[in-house]
Amino acid sequence: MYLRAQLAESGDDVMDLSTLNAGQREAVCHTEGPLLILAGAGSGKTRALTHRIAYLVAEKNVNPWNILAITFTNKAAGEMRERVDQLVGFGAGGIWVSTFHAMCVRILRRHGQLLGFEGAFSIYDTADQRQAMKQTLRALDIDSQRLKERQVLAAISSAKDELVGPEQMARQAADYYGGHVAQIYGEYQRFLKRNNAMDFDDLIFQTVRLFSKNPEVLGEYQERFRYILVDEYQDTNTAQFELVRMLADKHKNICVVGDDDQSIYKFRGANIRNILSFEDTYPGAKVIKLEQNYRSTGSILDVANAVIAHNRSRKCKTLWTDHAAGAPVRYREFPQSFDEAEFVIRDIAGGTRPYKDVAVLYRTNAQSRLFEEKCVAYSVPYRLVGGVNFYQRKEIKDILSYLKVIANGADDLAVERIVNVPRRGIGAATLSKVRVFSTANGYSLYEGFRHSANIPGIGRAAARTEAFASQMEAFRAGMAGSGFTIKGLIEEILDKTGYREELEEEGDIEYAARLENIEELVNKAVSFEEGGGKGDLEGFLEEVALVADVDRMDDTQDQVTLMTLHGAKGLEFPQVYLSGMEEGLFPSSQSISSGDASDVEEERRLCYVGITRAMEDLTLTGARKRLVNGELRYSMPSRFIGEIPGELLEATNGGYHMESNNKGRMGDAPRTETNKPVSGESRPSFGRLSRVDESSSKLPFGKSFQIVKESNLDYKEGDRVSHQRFGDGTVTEIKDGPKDYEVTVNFDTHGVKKMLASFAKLKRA
DNA sequence: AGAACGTTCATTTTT
DNA sequence: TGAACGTTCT
Repeated sequence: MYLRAQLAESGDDVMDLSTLNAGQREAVCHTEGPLLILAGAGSGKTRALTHRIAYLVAEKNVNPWNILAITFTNKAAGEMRERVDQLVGFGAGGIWVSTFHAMCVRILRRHGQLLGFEGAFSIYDTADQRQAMKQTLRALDIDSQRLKERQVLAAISSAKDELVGPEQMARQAADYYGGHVAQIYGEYQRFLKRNNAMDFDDLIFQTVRLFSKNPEVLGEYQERFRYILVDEYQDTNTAQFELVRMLADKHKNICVVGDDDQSIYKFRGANIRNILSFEDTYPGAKVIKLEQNYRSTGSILDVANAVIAHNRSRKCKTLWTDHAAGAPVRYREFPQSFDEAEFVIRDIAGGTRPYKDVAVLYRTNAQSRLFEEKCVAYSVPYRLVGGVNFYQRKEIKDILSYLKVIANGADDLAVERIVNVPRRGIGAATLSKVRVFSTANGYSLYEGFRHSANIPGIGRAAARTEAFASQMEAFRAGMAGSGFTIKGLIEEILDKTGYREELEEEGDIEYAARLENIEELVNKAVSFEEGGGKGDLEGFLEEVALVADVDRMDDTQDQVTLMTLHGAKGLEFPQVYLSGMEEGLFPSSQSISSGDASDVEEERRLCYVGITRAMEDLTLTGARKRLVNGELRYSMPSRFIGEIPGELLEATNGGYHMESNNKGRMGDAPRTETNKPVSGESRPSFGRLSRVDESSSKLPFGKSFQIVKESNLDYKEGDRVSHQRFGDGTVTEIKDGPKDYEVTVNFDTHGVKKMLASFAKLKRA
């Protein structure tokens, strides 16, 4: 086979495995039958996985077409794809490297009609789900309280994760409430079906249903996927577990990689038992442990091992390294969260590392604020990961709704969203008439609009509803017929509907930002089409629906990374600050009071994940007081601190001292120079305050946008600045707005203007 | 239709 | 504390 020949050229006839350690090599060569690779943090599992794939192709003559590799994130899939391509060379394209969800969509697009879905079904995100639920509750005449809506959706989501359908839920319902939820669940599913839509959980659930009901379809995929690899197996939920089991049932060449100690998504339905009982599910399974860590120093690993050792339910595993001990792990306590942030950011600012080598991790997003403020105060550039998804922005959802309507006319939610955006004089009254008419005739809303001339009492609004329908028809025709590109289609929508015009007229402060976001969407479409998906609207929508926002980090800029512990999984940084080490925050009070010891264990795993992100320097910090939900909360140091033997921590004095084994009693020791608050006037002036949603055209196709804020301008309030259109002026205010920093400038010739820092492009005059 | 006010509610969130 | 939503008022 040519692949083999190609590899052979690089040396002898046997693939070079000398760069692997014994465990990795074993994992690569044990190709037949079930295999569990327990891969500790930083133990080179991706290396093992990619080499295994290459080995299958090059040494075992396995057709790439017969290999399936499943990951959870696009980022992981992308990395694996890249490395496999490098190792395997030509032919690697035949290997399916995909996320669970993307794989399921691909299967469902082909066979969805067996379940009563059309190929172009819409994929509903959380916001869409809420809308759908709202309407479902309304239809059932249940008054929808926000809480209830979310609760019901959560119940449905876990049911789907557990492969429980509405009927089964009804059967199992223990009480009136449960039966009620089951009823709503059924109605919600009918709503989705009518809209030819699936939510995220459905993608997996429906694929399993498809396979159960159609053994011949399953058989086709079983035959094809002779070798299956699953990454992050500890994070699989029941539905994913079952899906994998089905696919692997014939050949049983199933290799899963995971680390039970890094299972941190139980709240999303992940079932740690899937990995713990792998050997029961697959009798005769081979188990390989990868325990050598290549990432961290000895000190950091000691701390990680000490903490995780306190968990009861785990596969015994101890990471080791031949790296030197390195710098001791530091622990610092502060009187207030304010001081903690101050210390961390000053420590970073005064350090010698490039900012991009540093990460500040925290348990909850709310904690990010203080760090942001301090970054601004000390002019430390930072990137905040998390927050609002690019695709949830109003203007993006609007445009995508147009595309959805064009691709899938049954999607009533999308129609409702755009029918009067921009304003077409189709208000609530008209819409409701069309809705009643559509329901009565078994039409989708969109079809209702197309026949709206027949609606009694619609009066003069008919002209508008018909105009809307024919405009949509025109878009469709353009798309179906003469090969509009997606970019062309979006431009067409912006122009012909007057969307762009309305944006311009509103002239609001966010106008430029919105337009810029739409630009990004267009860029996204262009790169999608360059990737070969020309005019494939469904493909594009799918791409967009399945992308999360923490997918890819732009690490080209020199910025400190701020993110949650969850967000940090799978990443590594030379220097890490693990903040908020306080009882009640981390571990969270919910996990402590739930009465389920496994909840605290999950928090402990999260702590372990955080610690093992660090390569060289690790600092743990905590505060005695902090503002939580508007009230001041006092807390003890996290029990995780107490679980680290005192001699492993360098706790000299960030104001307190640690008494070993005394859960770090907080004393009133004097504060040292390093965490002394800076007085008002010595505080550096606001540096540049731009908060940019960085994203980008530069990112490879399939990668997502990322929420980023930056800070490195050079003007502050009172400064003279110049704008390329408005000329010179004086900055009167700099305010932290919802999207970006808002700068108010009093221009000499153009009066007072409020503008977004990132788009104003102001220069110091 | 949109501003202005009031109410409620708060972990984590790979898709 | 503050955001995100719903309601009411203009």
